[in-house]
Amino acid sequence: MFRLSKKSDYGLIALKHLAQHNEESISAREIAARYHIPAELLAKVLQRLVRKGLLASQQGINGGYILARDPATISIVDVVEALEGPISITPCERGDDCQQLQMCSVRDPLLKIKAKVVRVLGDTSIYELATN
Amino acid sequence: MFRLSKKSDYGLIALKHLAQHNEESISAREIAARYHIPAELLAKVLQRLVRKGLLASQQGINGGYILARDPATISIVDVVEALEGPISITPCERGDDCQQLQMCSVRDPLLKIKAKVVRVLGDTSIYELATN
DNA sequence: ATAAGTCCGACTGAAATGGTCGGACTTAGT
DNA sequence: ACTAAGTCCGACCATTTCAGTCGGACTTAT
Repeated sequence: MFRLSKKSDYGLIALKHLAQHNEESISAREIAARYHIPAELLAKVLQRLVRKGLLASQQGINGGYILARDPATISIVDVVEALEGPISITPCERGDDCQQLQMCSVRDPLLKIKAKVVRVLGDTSIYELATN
Repeated sequence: MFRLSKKSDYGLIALKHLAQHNEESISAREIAARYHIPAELLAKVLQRLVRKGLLASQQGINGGYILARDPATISIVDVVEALEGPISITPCERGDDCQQLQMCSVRDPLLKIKAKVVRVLGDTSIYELATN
């Protein structure tokens, strides 16, 4: 519950590492070895971050990944949403019509709470992760 | 991601309903019908809340559930933790030794964020849910 | 031109969740 | 005191989601 998936975990680790070694291209294999992460899985995570515009990839023999934006402008929410889709507190939010909507008596309060949580996650950037 | 399970959702709905109809015993079946929730599933949720001391159950022909504590003293965190165990942001927290601990470069920052999230969830009580 | 090394998308296995079923208990009425 | 209705309660099964794996396509330095 409320546990972020390993995909997000791995993504944050990689982004932090890239932020600390900025301006140089680092391969997925290298990061994976450094943190004992399955290489192919990390590659899949990173390629998804590329598609979402957070990373840039360089193919070829000395290729790798590099940050596409200033780490100070990348928040944890950005990473999580890129890897797992929009974050939703309530099950109802996902297009399901909520099984007769079950009167949704708790929907509105939970949406407010979600907003607060998102704000908390948005307050921390990759830059802060890398320097603190 | 960050989605609370239906168990928690149902639990919150039921507690809110019980808080709004305080001092009277209400059966799981009745609440389930009111909000279109599978009756047996809701019963399982409620019985778990009983075991955790949030509700009191009354068996017999006119039995049902009733709040065991002042709704103002029950926060959303209490409900969620009662139904899904301690909330953990990082996968590492759960006793697993984190696969060589993967240097856990993001562990500490995430723990701080978790604390903030818990505070947000703890700020809202069932009483507020029922009155607002 | 070749080959090493990388990124990339699709497939498989495992865990957690949602949901269901039958049993045990308690209580009101006769 | 007995009966029967109605409730709580714990164990079981199906489904979805997630973690992880494998093979292919591309790019680049030699």
